[in-house]
Amino acid sequence: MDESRKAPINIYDIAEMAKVSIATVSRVVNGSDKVSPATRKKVEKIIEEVGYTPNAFAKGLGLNTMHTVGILVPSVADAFMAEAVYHLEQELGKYGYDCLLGCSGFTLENKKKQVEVLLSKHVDALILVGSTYAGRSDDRDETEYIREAAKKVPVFVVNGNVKGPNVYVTVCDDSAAVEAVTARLLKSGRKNILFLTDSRSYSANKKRSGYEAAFAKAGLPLREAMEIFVKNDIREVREYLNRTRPEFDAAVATEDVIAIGVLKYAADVGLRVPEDLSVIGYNNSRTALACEPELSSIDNGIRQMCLSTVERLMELLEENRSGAAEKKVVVPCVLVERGSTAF
Amino acid sequence: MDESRKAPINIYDIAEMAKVSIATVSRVVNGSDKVSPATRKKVEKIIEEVGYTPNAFAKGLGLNTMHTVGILVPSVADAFMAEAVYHLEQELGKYGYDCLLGCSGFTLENKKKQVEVLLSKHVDALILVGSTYAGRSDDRDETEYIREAAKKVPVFVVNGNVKGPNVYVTVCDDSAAVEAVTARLLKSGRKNILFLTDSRSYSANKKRSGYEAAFAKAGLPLREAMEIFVKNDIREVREYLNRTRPEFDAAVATEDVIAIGVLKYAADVGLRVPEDLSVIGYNNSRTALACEPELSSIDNGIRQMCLSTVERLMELLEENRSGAAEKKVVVPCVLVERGSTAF
DNA sequence: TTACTGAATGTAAGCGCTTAAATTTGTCTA
DNA sequence: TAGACAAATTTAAGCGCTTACATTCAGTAA
Repeated sequence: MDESRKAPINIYDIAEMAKVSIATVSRVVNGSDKVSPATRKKVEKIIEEVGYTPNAFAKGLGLNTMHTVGILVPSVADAFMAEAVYHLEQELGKYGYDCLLGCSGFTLENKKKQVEVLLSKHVDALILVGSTYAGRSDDRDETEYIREAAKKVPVFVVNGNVKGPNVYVTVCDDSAAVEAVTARLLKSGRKNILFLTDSRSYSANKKRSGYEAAFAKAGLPLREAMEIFVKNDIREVREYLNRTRPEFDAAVATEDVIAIGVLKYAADVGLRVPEDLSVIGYNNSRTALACEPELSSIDNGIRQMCLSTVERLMELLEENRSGAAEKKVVVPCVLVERGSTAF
Repeated sequence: MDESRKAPINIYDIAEMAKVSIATVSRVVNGSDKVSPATRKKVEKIIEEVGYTPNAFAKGLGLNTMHTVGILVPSVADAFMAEAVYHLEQELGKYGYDCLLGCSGFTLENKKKQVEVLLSKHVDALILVGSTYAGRSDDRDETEYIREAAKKVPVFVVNGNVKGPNVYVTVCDDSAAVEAVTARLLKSGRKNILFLTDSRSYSANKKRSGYEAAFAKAGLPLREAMEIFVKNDIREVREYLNRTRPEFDAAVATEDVIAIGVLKYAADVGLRVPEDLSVIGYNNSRTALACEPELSSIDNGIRQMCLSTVERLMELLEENRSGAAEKKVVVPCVLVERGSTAF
């Protein structure tokens, strides 16, 4: 029993021990109904005894699927993406699918490479998380490789924007959420609303467009230098603000961490939150509860995005009728109000 | 070109187009040196043109490896584990290995099941993250299934404690770190040091033993009710303390989030941090920078643990000499001092 | 009894790749 | 120019499984 490591038991071994054919063993393993109860029991007993596990490669070769989907994220160290991976894994597991995880980093080259890697493992589908997988407004189109991958397997993009055959997207209504929030701030008398962001990704652009729309609809002009680019880092934001000292009475950030940087700055210069300054973050991450005061944050519905993604993926894979799943689903974002805002 | 989805090109197709045998194609694909440059170029050109990707199943069947290692964590939604997964993925990628991710949840049953799943995919090795994969002191032995898995592939445990053939562990020196920190607190005059934890895991036990050792070595008695069990949740900790109002002038927590709960409580009751109260967290997560004041936290060297794990794993897999890798590696933990402590 | 069913089981042909062994080709020497 | 040797290439035997098709064998109806 100690040598079992060097004894790869296969279907022939089981067949021999049970004195049946490999076909019968295969049927037992796969739960076919064309096996008599007696035979089934006999075979199952032996499988149990010797601890036989079918070889996944051979199985995959025959069926050309391993019930595995590839998940690609820029980085699981990011809270938002970690949560996405978590939900995706949970959901896929319910359907008996496993996930091959790839962290691509943020460069196009690496993303392409990782897609190749996952495809070469014959995943049944690909899920790309994060808008960095989509095009950026200020760049050339960087989504071609995604369409290329979609020629081989269905590709699902979570919170990103890609169009093409066999490409399915799930996004949240960032724009509407930011617009609503900004409108509320304006209505409550805040006029100098800072918009802080760390990227020009698809998602960030949606957020900004919501921000601008609110001003437009209120008939107010956008103050210059209202949009500030910062790194997604509490300390950097804090330093930046301490250095530049912009005048503002509200801030909408595209990441919780950025918003917390604002909170830190407020403490530095004696601005009271929320009396003098309303601050709103994004993603409703756990960190939003750690700061003082607790951060109001827009929940982008990542869970719901993931659920929808997997659900549609299964429509495709299981029912095997491509075109069955909705190409694009939009889930709503909602503001979770906490201590950092007063409208 | 649009129909390529339904045209699985295989090695025979390439061989035919290039007018060579499949063996030659195989050699080209795998970079064997036994191919003339001319032939290689010719074959590569065709592969490039038609976009051929070898079938991973077939390859796996032949080689019985897919250069994939299974990573099991209770939950990637947890910051600590997400970071572990991140580092593991990065490192494994450098060696050309990919990871199959499984989130097992926290029940023994699920963990067993997930191990089965990963094994059935014929991963080359298994990495279990988190001490919940190890035994608990107050429970029956829950590690048998790990040894069982180790009969099939090498198992690496990160931050957990399992003994057995073919099982390799990487831990951090929690005990020493907590002891050092507690000793410093005692030396600086703090006498009522609370120890807050959310579990009795292997790791939590190590931390507590360090805490107790510091008292012992200082010749001080452990106050009763000094060890408090709470949930790993800011609000719960805060509520708990507000309800019970223990008297203390320092707190050592086994998770940053717990420590932040203490910080919140301190603000509630007007305790000044760090003047009246020193607070120390664990894991040095990003959230430690979000709270006010910033949280001093013990960095458990997760990155280093992951690096060591992968390095040893590769010694085993690549050089194919089992027994070559160190069975147990201990990496040091260091306190990262921030605003929540004054010694 | 015979022919006919249908359920249970077995047979054997792949699936696409790797690789040891066999064969062909090419080069060089005597 | 044959012979010897090395390099390049092909042949063919698996790897472990699925599954269409073939076979066996009760039980049933005529």
